[in-house]
Amino acid sequence: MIRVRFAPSPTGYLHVGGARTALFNWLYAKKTGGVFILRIEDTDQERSTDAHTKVILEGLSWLGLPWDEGPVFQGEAVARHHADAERLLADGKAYRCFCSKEELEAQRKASPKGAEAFKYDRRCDRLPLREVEARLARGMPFVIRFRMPEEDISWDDAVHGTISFHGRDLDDLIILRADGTPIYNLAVVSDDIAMRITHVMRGDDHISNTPKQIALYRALGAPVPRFAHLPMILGPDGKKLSKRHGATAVGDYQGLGILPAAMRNFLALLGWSPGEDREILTEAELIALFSLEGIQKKPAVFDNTKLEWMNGQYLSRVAVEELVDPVARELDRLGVRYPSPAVLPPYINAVKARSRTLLDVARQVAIRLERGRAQLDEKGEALRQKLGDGYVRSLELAGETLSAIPEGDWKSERILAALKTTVDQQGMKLGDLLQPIRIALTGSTVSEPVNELLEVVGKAETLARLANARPPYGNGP
RNA sequence: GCCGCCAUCGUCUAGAGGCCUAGGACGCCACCCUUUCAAGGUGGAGAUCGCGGGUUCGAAUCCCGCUGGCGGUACCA
Repeated sequence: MIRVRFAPSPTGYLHVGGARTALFNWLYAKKTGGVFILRIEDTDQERSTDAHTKVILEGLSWLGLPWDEGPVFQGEAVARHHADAERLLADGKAYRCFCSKEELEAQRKASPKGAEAFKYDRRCDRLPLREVEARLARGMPFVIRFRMPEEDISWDDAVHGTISFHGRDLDDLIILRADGTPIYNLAVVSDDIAMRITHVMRGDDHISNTPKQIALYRALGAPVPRFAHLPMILGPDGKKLSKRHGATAVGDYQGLGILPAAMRNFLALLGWSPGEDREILTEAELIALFSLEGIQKKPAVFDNTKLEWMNGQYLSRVAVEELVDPVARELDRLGVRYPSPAVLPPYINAVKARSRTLLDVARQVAIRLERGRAQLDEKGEALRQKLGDGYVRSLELAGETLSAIPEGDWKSERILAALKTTVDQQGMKLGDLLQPIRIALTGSTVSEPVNELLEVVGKAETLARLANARPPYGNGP
């Protein structure tokens, strides 16, 4: 039985890199009929917070990555971490180190090869037993260090192939702090053994931890799991994705109006490819096609534009009903008033195919719902300027034409017919009349067909906006 | 510095010796569709496959070297 885990530390929000790691683990578990476990690595008490844990859990839920076991908190297993360290000590595979942080710092500075190349010289490992006992009796604080084996360590990484390190390059790592709490590398190994994890899928940045952990597995007499090191996700500048690149937390994308399914699809394609030229994949397809072999070695740049394109694809395919609640939430956030969510579907239908995010949808729905004059966007303003007097004339013409339509006949076909008639009489092109109406009503050069727009907005409001859009706002004196 | 990882259009990628005068997608441009805008369709620009050596009849694909980028080098995770 394959058992995988996602093990974030609650020292920050759930970032897209972490989300991608979670997704791959989840996909692999689903694919193989295995178990996906969530473990919160909170051994760094200084930086871990419950608030972060909550955000991570919510992020995974939003993304649609339910875990089969957990969340288990690493902090609750310190007794076992401690016991494992003691066992290593008893087996002579680890030793007590009495060097304080300050002494270590001094040793580092005094290192002939420079602080950068410093490697602990094992001086405490050479302490006579009598001296160790004396220090213990005095209550001198100590950490437990793992004695790193000298031999080379290598493993067959599922994405990189064989990776090997020389044991002699590795330092004797501290596994238990002076206060008795475990250090990451011990805690991870101890937990992965206890949880019977078979496959460890995590970021590339852990490659250099892997030989240390393998040494720990061996010392603890446990089978070594299979490792798969996933490539990093980079910002547009080629540097590791971080806050300064803007939105990087999963919650940010939720706030931007990205659909979970689109996010999941996009993330799946960052560093993995199904091998054919497939892009839009359902959850079932993702699971069916997923494989460790398809994972990329090189890091990937996170492209917001493509994410938005993909979200647009999902938006135009998804049923309106599924959009009502999310759009209602966005409208509430924007402070837009509407009678009830039940009135929303026609508005959403009118704009969803033209939108890239839920926020776009909400904004456009808002324009159709709200009374008054629309704020022109950049393109709308540019067009109005270009049209000059023609803009005002068109709006007047439109106003006259439309006011002649009886309230009961206010249907898109009837509206179009009336508009066409006017255009023919005036010898204009239809676009000359429609585009001004569009920007007067929506402020934008992009909308559903104008006649449909008018039907949705309603006769009274249409006429009001047409009137509102005329001078004194014109560019004349 | 030392250790390790990586290297195909601007970006995401296909490619596991001949199918590659390198394919798809995003973005960009043009055209078509459309009463207008998106969406959609068609086409275009865009990669001397980081560089240099090998191996081979033949290399983006295998080997070596170089360069560049990234990661690690904590009583952080």
